[in-house]
Amino acid sequence: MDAVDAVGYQPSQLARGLRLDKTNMIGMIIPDVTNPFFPAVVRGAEDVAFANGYRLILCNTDNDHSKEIVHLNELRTFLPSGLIVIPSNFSDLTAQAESYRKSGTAVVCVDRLPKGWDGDTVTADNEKGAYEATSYVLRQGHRQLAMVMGPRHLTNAQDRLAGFKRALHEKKIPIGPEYIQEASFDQHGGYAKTMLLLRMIPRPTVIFAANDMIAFGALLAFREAGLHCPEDISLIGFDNLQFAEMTSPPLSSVSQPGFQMGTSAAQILIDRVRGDDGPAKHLVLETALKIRDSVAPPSLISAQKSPSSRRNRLSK
Amino acid sequence: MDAVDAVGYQPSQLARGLRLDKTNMIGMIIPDVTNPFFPAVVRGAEDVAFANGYRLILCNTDNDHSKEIVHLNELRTFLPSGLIVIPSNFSDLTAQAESYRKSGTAVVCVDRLPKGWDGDTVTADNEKGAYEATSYVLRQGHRQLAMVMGPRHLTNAQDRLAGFKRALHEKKIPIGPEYIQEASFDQHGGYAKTMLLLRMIPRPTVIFAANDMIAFGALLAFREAGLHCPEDISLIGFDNLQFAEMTSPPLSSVSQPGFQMGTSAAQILIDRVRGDDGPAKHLVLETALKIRDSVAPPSLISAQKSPSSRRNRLSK
DNA sequence: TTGTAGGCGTTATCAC
DNA sequence: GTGATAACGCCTACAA
Repeated sequence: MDAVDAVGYQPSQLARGLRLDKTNMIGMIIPDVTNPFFPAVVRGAEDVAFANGYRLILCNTDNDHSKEIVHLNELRTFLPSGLIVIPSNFSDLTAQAESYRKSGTAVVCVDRLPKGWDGDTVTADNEKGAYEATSYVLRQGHRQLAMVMGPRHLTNAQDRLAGFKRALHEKKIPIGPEYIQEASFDQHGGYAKTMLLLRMIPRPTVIFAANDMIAFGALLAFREAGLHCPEDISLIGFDNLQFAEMTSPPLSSVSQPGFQMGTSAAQILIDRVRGDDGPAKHLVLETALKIRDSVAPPSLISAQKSPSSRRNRLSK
Repeated sequence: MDAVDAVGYQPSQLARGLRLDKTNMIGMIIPDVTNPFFPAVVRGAEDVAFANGYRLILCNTDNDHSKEIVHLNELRTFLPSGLIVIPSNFSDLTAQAESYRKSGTAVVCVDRLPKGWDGDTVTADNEKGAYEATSYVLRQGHRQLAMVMGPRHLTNAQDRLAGFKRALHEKKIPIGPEYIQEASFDQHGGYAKTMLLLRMIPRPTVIFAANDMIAFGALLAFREAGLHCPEDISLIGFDNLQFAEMTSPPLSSVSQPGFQMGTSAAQILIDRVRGDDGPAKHLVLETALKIRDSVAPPSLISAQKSPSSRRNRLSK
């Protein structure tokens, strides 16, 4: 052992993996690190992976399921201990994971679920989070709501829509289908669909954005339309990104524990690798409504009608 | 070959690496994916790595050089083709890389340089970027400047400070040392040091934040102090993060090509792996000043003195 | 308890 | 050119 230290010997993970039919690597497949929600998940996963001697191979799919398949196939040749994946749109993960599991590689799905998935999952309670946000907005007195929802085929988008509808239904508030617009989970989608909503009559008094990037786009649209938030129109988001408190006004948003989603996923994965072969786990993490300044009672609109026009120096 | 297709055979990267003394993996060591500048670099690197058949192992150091050493040592056991590293504070990379290169593993340094580094580098032209931002601010008529610089021992922070000073020197504008405050590259540091600067007499008419996170913190400090930007005080940042246009007011900032830093680093690395053994490369990428609404001529301060107090409804 | 041979999947080399 | 074989570093199983 002294000699080991003296020489600085470290076992080759390569040879080790070859012999054991399994490496200490974990494949992490996500849509895009550049999208501000995902880095937290990655970081969470890396932290517990690292603490347990595992390393992360990072793969971006751009939500393209064919790119996802390529990664899934390539990763196999590294004999990873497991895979943590945030599935792409129309993901084929369910089929692929079958063969992975057969070879003893654990797979856990995070944030959204591919069709037919029956393995381990870690998600946020999207339905409840959206329900609470919507209920809050209703308590503020809003009756003319609108939602810019995410891509219709993503389960997290579906769940947020469901929560939104449940809150409305509970209070027997009707909503026309044209007040629910579908957008990609980004600023551009939020901007475009908000522009549409702003032209509707009656104009919604509040917009629920299915994530914060959409909300940021909505804010841009408000500016361009010369509307002041929250005096003229209210807005609420989902994700509670670090930047939600930096916008003008600071954005009220449903907080989602991205970091913890990463740590939990990695923990479940590592438990599996160590022999846990119980039934599929479905961890659902709590969301929390972060109230800031982007929602005001609609009654204020008339009360503040004059002040709201006081300042239209909008950028650009 | 038909049989290969039929069976879906894929060579084991593990066995391949063992035999060839080199895998198709690239170790990417960064401070923290969660810090909004780095994901772009990671993504750029992943894109060209992937296109060339390489995979990325992602490691976060939290700017802790001892954690960096651990990663550096562990990565060795994977026989990676190369390393792309954004060095931590007080990085020991120079010494470590020596032994890596001896075993034929290329190492390229990105964004900032460790002490004594003489290998390949990819950086932004921090000095020039800062010089241009400062010159712009001076052209707007500011004479009482302040800077919240980054950590004094990081080369990119040093270079930005140098550019700032050069512009001042050129116009023979004096500046007291107390108007240059050192902060960590994050929101909290920016907030605290801006608070300090706001109490100085005379109060600076503009603050140059060494990166956008610091600038966001400064914006928070402005709010809390009841100051309106840019009417009461101007602000300029560095990085041009995606969110710079979402703040209130939209932040003027020096744009830095993070994505391209990643692609270039990966490209240089791959060239090395493929046999390029020319002298060390030092790629310096151009910055660009993005002018938005956070800088106004200081003369407006008196002109708008009354309107500036019109609205102090500050969040929180 | 301590020591050793075999094989994981490649590729490079050497013999034919 | 074609085809067999050794070796990369490790772990396990089995022998002493």
